[in-house]
Amino acid sequence: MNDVKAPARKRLRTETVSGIVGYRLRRAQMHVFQQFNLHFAEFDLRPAEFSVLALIADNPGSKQTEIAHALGIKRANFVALINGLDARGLTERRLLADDRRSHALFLTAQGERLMTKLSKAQTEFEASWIAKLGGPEARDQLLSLLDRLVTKD
Amino acid sequence: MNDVKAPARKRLRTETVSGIVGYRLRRAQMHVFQQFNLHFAEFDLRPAEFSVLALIADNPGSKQTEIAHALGIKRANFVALINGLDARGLTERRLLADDRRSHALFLTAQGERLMTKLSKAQTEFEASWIAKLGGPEARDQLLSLLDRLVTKD
DNA sequence: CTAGAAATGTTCTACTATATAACAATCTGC
DNA sequence: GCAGATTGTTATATAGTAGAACATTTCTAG
Repeated sequence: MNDVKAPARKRLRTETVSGIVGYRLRRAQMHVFQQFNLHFAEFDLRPAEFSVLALIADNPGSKQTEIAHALGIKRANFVALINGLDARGLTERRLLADDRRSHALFLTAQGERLMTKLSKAQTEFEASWIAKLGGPEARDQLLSLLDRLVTKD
Repeated sequence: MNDVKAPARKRLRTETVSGIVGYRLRRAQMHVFQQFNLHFAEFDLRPAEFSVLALIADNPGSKQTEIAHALGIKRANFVALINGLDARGLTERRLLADDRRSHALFLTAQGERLMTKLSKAQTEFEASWIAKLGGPEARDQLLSLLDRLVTKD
């Protein structure tokens, strides 16, 4: 009756990899991103695109290099990303008078409207993880531990 | 005297992305993997390759599909991975008498020797993260929280 | 026992993400 | 004014992931 689809595989010993912080981080991150893509399917938006929109919303007028740097993205790779958002009418580049090299980034009116919906969806999405973790304190605890991994020395 | 190399960028507001579990996981995982590549540079080994060797060491004779599945890798993508390890003389595929479709995976003698060194390096590497996290309890706490993210309901 | 279904390893293809190098235009400091 | 740095950009290379399809082999239901 059961195992109609499951290949009924042998259970492997995973004690070595399971004890590795990097491995566990990787698996968790992959899973959360997959769920993100499911949850945000209607918006056709990748995690990186969401983060760009959120960062521009919080910092209108920032330069491409600034946004890319804050997200840990090489500015060369950021170009295609912002081009895509521009082409969808969500963001726009304005030329600065005082520095004609750089582009100031802004959300368009459409981008602002989308961001409103995205924030709502994101709050729901985040709530599902908080529930899984066991409450807001557990979430804060996780973020705090993750922060220690990234902070230098 | 300072800021000889740093571009002295404006500090951006990151409150939105910073509150997102997936974003923080991603950043932490990227950082840990980068450090892994530095720490294991002498072995010319990527994280995925390490995990394959470790899983074969813990489960000699497993089939490709089993290892791939345990690691969350599609079996199609596992082929190039195991080919590389085979070509380096670290692993070998043996044909099974009772199922001529599947290949049983083993470490070679050379693979075993390398694994001994890798285990040592991994223990050091892991110790550095435990130190950053604030001790073994903090590490266990992190792994436990990560586990809750991945476990279904 | 045999025909259809499933599993296994494999190849191919496509897409995303990342990294580095190079370049033109522009700005800054001396 | 000039050397050097910054900005955005293009091009290129490399991983990692995903899906479809295929031949071979095994399993299973009737």
